[in-house]
Amino acid sequence: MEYTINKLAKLAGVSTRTFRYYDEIDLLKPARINSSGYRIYGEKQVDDLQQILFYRELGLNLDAVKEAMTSPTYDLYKSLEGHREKLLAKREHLDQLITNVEKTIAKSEGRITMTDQEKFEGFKQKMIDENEERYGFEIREKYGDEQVDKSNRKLKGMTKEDHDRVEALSQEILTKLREAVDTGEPAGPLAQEVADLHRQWISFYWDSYSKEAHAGLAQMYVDDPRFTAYYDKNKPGAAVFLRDAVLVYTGMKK
Amino acid sequence: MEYTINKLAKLAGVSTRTFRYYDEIDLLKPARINSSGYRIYGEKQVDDLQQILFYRELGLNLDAVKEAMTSPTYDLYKSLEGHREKLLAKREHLDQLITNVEKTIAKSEGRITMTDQEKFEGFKQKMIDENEERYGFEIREKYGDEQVDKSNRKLKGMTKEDHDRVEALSQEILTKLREAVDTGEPAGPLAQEVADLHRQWISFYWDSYSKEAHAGLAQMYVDDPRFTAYYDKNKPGAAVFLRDAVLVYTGMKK
DNA sequence: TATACACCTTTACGTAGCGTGAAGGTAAAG
DNA sequence: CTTTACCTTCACGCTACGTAAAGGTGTATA
Repeated sequence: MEYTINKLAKLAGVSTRTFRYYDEIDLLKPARINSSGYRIYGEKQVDDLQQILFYRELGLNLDAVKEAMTSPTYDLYKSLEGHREKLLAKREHLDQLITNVEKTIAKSEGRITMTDQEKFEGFKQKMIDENEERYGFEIREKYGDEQVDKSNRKLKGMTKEDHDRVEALSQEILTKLREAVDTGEPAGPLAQEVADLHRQWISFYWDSYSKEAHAGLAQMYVDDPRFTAYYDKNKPGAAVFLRDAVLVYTGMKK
Repeated sequence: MEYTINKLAKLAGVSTRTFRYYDEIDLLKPARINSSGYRIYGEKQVDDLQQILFYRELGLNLDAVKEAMTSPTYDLYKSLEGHREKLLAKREHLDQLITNVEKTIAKSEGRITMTDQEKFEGFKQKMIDENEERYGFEIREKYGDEQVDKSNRKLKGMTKEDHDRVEALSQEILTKLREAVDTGEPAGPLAQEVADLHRQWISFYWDSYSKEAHAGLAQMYVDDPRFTAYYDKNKPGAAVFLRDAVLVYTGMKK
């Protein structure tokens, strides 16, 4: 497939000026120039552009991109694997930022307090990137432990009363879910009540609630067939229904 | 708490030049200037800086940030809610990009083909942002359906053989997990074998495997006490052990 | 008390990655 | 034959700082 500058620009979501600039700095040359002096791009250029955009998304300057792609040791596969890793790291930063903003909302409502350090969690991307080679191991070690601690903390501190309350919630969820499935409306009041009960229930086990994690757990109910079976045994279609109700409840859908 | 320029810079992960520039353009003025002409920042400035960084992260230019924050209708709470929404949208874009790079890897291995359109999925942030108000509803509607389809697709297409294979895998996981827990080493060969079996098992239900989702599911086994119970009934501590083994297997830990 | 050293200041020039005209040639449709 | 939608090069402008240069300040130590 061949593209004129505008067609490719629209396909890739960049400006035509960008292509002229990339041509100028010898980053991405057109496949050929037609008789009227128009730039014509081909399949190779499409793939190269995709690579460039990946690199750019990850914050490399164009000189570095050029160097990476023209290097004699350039390996497309390894490059793509690198992109994947970096993108995943970026998502972790984003998740931190989301946690940060949610904490800040809670703080603005007077529900919690935040240290000045906490206020900037997730913003220090550069410093993390720079120190990643030096301290990467320790950071991950620490992060990993933190996760482990977080998961186990709540369970240990539960009183008998808490335990009873949790049991009651479980039962209530199951019975109300049966009814709710029959309404067929995950966005309906009964389904939303179930979703809220479910939130209360997991709040006993998580030390910090987030809508994303809640939605994620609900999705897992559908992704793991044993869990689907657990809910569907109670009522066919209940797992998917609960997932949808939670998605609505957390604002992740519709 | 009061900060000199360098202290705050280190706390927030930005340069001192940035503060001088923000002072210059009247975006963020220090609380006061001390007798030696030093810039001194206070609590209010810390909070304002956090807001500025949120806006900046979301791609606004500093003029727009200034306008937003000095507007007479400025509402911190609404602003924060807006940040949250935008950050979540950003994460969706990132997820698309991750899907894209994973597809591209598959393509580079000759396992699939990609249309030129698919090659740029996730890059078109601007266009999406611009059209978000107009087409937001339809996009989310479509996205939601896609998710639903994705979760159900595989289950329907399973043959008898597949079903038997899945059952066998389940059993193998449980028995090998019992043994593995006794070794006490989530990074050991037996535990890693279990993690790999678990990957095979979920691959029957997911139409695209990702390490993150795998790790996420394992984490959910610990987060949801009923699931913890399911594995721990087989062998105490099995859920946490499996989670740790999968974290190592997926490279998310250590 | 000197001096080293880590801070802070202002002034000023540099730059990456385009955006945005201006001035003009070309292709395809009506 | 004209309109409209493309395409070209040339060139200046802009944002958000980075990076010296030249010099004042605070304080711990020789």
